[in-house]
Amino acid sequence: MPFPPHFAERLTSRHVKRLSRRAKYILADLDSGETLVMHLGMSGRFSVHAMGRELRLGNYVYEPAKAGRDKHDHVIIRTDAPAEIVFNDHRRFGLMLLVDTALLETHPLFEALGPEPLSTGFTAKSLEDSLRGRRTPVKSALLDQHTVAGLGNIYVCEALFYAGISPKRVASSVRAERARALVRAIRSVLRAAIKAGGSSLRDYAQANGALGEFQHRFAVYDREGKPCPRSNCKGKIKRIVQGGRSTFFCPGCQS
DNA sequence: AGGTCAACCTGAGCGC
DNA sequence: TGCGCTCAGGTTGACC
Repeated sequence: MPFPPHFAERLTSRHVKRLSRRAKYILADLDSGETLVMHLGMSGRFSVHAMGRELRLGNYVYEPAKAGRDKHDHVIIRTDAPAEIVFNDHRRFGLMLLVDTALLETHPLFEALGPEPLSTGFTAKSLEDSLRGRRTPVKSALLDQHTVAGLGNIYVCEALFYAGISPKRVASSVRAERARALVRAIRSVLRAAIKAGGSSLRDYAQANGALGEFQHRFAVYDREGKPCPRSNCKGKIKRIVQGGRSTFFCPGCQS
């Protein structure tokens, strides 16, 4: 991961005015007029460690870091909490950028992003509009951040299952009732996953080290050969590859 | 123009 | 024990 020029200097003594998120990017609005843009990629994680004894912030307790550094600790930010925020990313697909806050909306990473799935801007109509004329499979279209922002491979597979839509279906054929079902399914899968603290497969953990729980509730993801969770369906979960990514679905009840 | 695929990295897990 | 292969929560850019 290449870092911005003079990265440390541009962060030193800066205050974070606001922490937010757009699509899969974490945004720290700094008092310097720049925004620190962060992406975890596949394997990135942030962890917060107390500098002295344990640190309590709200409902969270942060333990001091263990002695020694992991070789994939790429960025260590010392705050006056006092705490260390460590960015660890063994595959180095993650990203950190500093962008002029006034130009953030028009930055190439953000200007063409689709709507936030939990916002009022994401509707059956907007989804139908953005899928119109697209000949790619609906699975690939949903992974495309320009269709809807923030969905990854797990949640696309899960949402298509709950909507009863085959991942192989041509995107443009998702209209009317199917588009409504898909919007509902995307929203409910994301809400459930957030409530469960996310999905911990290999790398993902929350900043205090806690693991997510949603991986125990996957209906189809990573369940190849297992029975379909729908009680009235006798199908078995199948794995196929689309656009180079694994897709899991039930051929019996997704069409 | 739009779709597909390799590339970017490291590590874990598997079969032999 | 070790080698070689496949796979992994993502995104971009080159190529048809």
